[in-house]
Amino acid sequence: MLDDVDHQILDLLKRNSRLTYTEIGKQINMSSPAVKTRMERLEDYVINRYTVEVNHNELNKGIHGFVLFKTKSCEKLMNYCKENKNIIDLWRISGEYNYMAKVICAKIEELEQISKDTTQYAFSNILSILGNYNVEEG
Amino acid sequence: MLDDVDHQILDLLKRNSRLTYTEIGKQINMSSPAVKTRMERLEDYVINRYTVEVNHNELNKGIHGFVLFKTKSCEKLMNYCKENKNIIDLWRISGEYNYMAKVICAKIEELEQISKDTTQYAFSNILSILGNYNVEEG
DNA sequence: CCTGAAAATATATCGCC
DNA sequence: GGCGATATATTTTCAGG
Repeated sequence: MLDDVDHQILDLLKRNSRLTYTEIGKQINMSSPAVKTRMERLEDYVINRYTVEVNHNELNKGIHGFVLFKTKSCEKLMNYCKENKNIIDLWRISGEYNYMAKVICAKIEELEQISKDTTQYAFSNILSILGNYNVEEG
Repeated sequence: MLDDVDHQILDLLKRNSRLTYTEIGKQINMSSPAVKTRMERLEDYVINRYTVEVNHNELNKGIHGFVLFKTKSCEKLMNYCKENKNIIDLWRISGEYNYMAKVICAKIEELEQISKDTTQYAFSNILSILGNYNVEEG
């Protein structure tokens, strides 16, 4: 299980995963080899990957949305979502719809195209993202 | 604008944001000072933050879901979502509902509690996440 | 599990192209 | 914009508690 120090390290890495062992150590009063050992253990169990959050608007990907799907052709839909480079997340969900995809694209037509592409085997419903609020601490 | 080298760097950082300048340089045939300069420019415009993706199941946060809200008390709802530590994302959306929150928690009761907490000013609908498919390349 | 020391790597700066 | 050289900083390894 994780102790308080592990959580402190994860919190620091969440804010900036490029912090050096030395810098993390300074902030939590621990030597850099000890930080390294802790992080290696976290990497085995808890850390999926160190990654980067990009500003999609700056990348000319200003259209964001969710697409809800109701389908019985699960494999077909999953394969489609894997192929479509604008779809960055896919969840199996409970309720009236059984899948939801997150879409990041340049033009509204690309978002609408997803419904057209899947119309033969899935009923879909587009939720455009009009705003994104930071609710996480840190 | 971003050129091909910038995209290569972002792709590498997306997979592992702790890569050293030296290692990135090796993979794209560029010197480490040049990689550093590029990354500093990316940090100004395109990179929001370097972060870490954690395995929530390992952290005893195995219940994942979305909550759709229909409300006229936007400020009230936003403040509630900021206070609730299980809510990690909040979007303004188009359609029948006007907000959607992403929730990561330990027990199903915590997910259901959100509907109860907001019932006086928002109508809500819970979509439990039953599975999460990796559709991103890399 | 942690620290401190020391060798091996990486970063940061800068002159030059 | 990028490269090579070099001074500074960090990482890595390991002996010792």
